[in-house]
Amino acid sequence: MARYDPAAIEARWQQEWDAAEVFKARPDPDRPKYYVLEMFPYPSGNLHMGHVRNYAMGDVVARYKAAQGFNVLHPMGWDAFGLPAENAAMERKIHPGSWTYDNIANMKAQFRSLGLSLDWSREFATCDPEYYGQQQALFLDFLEKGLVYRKAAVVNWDPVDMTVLANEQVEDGRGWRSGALVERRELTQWFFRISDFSQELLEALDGLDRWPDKVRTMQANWIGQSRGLRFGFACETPVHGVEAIEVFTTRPDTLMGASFVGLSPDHPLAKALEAENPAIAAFCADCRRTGTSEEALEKAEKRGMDTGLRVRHPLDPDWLLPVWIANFILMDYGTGAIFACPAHDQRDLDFARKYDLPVKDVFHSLGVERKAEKTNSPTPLDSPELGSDVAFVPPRTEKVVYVRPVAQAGHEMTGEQAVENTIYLAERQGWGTGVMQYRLRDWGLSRQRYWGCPIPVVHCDACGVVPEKKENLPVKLPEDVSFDRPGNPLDRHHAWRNVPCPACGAPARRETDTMDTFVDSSWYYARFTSPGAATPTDRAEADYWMNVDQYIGGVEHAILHLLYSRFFARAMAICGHLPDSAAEPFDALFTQGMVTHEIYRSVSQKLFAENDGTEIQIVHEAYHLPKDVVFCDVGGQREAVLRSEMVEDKFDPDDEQQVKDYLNVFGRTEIQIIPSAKMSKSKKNVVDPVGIVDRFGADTARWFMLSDSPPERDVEWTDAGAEAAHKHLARVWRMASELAPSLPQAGESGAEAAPAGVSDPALARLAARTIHDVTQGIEGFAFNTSVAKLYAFTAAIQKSDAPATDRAAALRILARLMAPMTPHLAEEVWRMLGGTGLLARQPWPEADPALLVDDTVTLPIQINGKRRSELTVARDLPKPEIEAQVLADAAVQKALAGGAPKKLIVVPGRIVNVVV
RNA sequence: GCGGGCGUGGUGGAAUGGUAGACACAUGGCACUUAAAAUGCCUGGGCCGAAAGGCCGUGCCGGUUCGAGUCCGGCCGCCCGCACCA
Repeated sequence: MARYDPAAIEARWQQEWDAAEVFKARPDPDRPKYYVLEMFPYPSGNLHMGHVRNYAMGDVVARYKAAQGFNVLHPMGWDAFGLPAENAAMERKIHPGSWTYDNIANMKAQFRSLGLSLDWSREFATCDPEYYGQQQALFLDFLEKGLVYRKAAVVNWDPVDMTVLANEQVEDGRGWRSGALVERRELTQWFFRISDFSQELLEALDGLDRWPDKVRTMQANWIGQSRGLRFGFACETPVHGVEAIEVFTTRPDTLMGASFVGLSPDHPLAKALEAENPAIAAFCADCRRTGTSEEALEKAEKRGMDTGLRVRHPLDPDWLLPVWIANFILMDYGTGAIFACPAHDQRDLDFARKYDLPVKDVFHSLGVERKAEKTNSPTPLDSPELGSDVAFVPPRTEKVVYVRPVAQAGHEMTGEQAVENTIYLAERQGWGTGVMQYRLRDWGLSRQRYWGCPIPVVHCDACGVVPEKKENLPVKLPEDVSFDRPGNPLDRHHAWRNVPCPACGAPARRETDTMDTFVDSSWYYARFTSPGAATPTDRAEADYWMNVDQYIGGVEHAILHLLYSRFFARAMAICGHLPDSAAEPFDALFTQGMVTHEIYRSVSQKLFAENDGTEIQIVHEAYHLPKDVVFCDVGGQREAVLRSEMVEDKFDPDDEQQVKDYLNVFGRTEIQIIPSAKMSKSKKNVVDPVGIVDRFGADTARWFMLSDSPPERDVEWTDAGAEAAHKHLARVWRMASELAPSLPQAGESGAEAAPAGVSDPALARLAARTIHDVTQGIEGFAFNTSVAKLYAFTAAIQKSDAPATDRAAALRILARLMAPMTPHLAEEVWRMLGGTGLLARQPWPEADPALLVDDTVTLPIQINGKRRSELTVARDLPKPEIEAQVLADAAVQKALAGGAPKKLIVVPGRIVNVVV
């Protein structure tokens, strides 16, 4: 008897699809287009399960939309620039380019085995000169439109390796290779003017109604619009020509509770003071030893130093406030200077307590104020001013009593109102301006690295910064570089670096910085519409294919990648490379969860006595590959044993009984099973898709990745689950192959064999219901529920005693519904059961609406909210008649005990609740 | 630290504010088989009960509602992001 043989089936159908060019996308004005895009992968060398899940989901959408008659564009490429290639080059002495292209070849072969409906003719890698050359053209266009500029910015500097470090290369303030303390260093770098678009990027989020709310919220918070007041604290005596310190505050209403003025260590005034005061210089230098990441700054211990300067309160010239430099004040936000009101800001309060600075309440809560009146106490007992270490920070919409207001005393109002009043007052009195401030900073794109897109400008002593001529693009990366010395190889490659100035022809130097890899991924979706164009895009193609109708990827890209792409689409539209209608490039977004796997960890602790007699403890953690472990149930508890240990003790790990015996003899093992952990090589819990495809076939891997867990949530890879998926697919195949011989052969009784519908009433109803539910599941990105319905349908077909032709018709519907998920098996079943042509070209089945409605409904009857009985009635029975029947129900009668119900709630078609 | 999300049986999960646990895994039982594999069928939250049935139950505490896994407030735990990882 033949068996389900995925290896043969999958290879055959992949060839047929290729030969027929089923997935090649061509513009067709007569058909609606649909552009499905999954975030392209970094070519690390191997596909992992996260990829399989991501691309399986995209493939469901692509194949489903194609079946619905859309002209589908479903491309794939490689996000191929970046640090790992340079790390590999350093470690293995190979060129980043050859490492990358080898990885791409490897991964592409793995991709192809999955049978995804991709148009490979559009493939490109961002490290292809054809791609990054067009990116350089974009850069020059942006430069011309004023969307790029240069300014100084800080980087992490490793003083030993003499190189700039990425944030991830900084561990606890030290360089990951050298271990040296990292310093902050200022360099002149290129920036995109994304902050000019802050308001627009924020407002346009409202229109992205097919994006997850969480992503829109995260982006809105990231852009961080806040209304506040900008004003100056006049210096008691001007220092270094500075007459006043400009601050920005979102809480001007707390001005009368001001305690001190704080400066960022990177503030110009702080720098000026540094030059003359060694103590300040030492303090600032110390602050600069933290990494540049916001996280590092926020987590660092809050520290400050009094500069000795004094400034005047804007509303009371006699009130002098001290000026401090504090490490938690960011130069990038607002003016790099703040005033602190400790009573109503926890961080300020902590700081004030630490350095013994004054704390004055500005407002109290209504309740506390009233309680204070009652107890005859002048101020509430538990306020920061009276010593509490908890700042009073009510929601801005809550009414409070102002005890130190900027304008009138004792007013009850919300923080919001008070802020607006203060801004109004400040503007009228001329000491401050109300402004809209954004947290979003300009996007620094310069990277001091080799493996990235060269920034196409030349530095000339006479002409300054000169853009490279477009006809000279691409500015290609030189091939002959080495990574045996620290620093950027482009810097020391004189032949590449020394070029004539494009403007005057005098000897000049190329820019040696390359672009952030986020630039590469900010417009690849546009390039896919015309990957061979001699300009960044071909407008006719872009106009036809844009926007991306469905974008799919991980939540980890919720902010940066997606925000940068939104900026790029706008910038490209300004330069004419995209239509204005593509300013929001992704109509719908879906963020899928991770694939996780158990970790098997053993921890051994050993005590050693050193020579001098002191004992030290060594804790040794080891992780074990799934294949090195066997499992056994011990009293309902799943236990893991190392195979090697069993073998050592002369037990056979492949014999279930011996595993039990072993556990009985040796008791519990040291191996901990940690579930649902993110896959990582160091934890040895990575499942290799190649092995799974070899063992079970691509359809099984795809089916399992789509079943069980909701797509937006993490899914745990388990062998048992994969085996179950495989068993199910084998069952479908077996049902089809057993049924096939009993069907009239094509040509025998006409070509009628295939199209015949399901005539068995029960099976026909279920088929219609399944079509409806599976379609709903796919539309709503609930593939796991679609899969559940398909399981149920399969079981029903198997149990059905309807004639073979009916069951075959039902199976053909099953195949069509499974086609987006398990395309190879679906084609095979379709062909076995007399389907004509490629299933990949068949339209999506439609449910007969008449079969979807039932004549009767069963209503659960609740008594006081608990289900006690049920009632089956005609679907459209009027409410009064339902009520009558409910009251006649035995359980209801019993509960009422002769009385009348307090309330009777009838939700037609849903439920009945009797309140007694 | 800040921002966002998630939390339901032994496990993954299902459930427009309306019968909590669909579907699947694991477990246990049965059938087929010389045996095994494969396959099929049944069971499947906890407690009490012979059963009928009852009580409890969606991380914890409280609230809104005829009715809360779902909505609101407060906690706890885990995950993601924090601008030079991609």
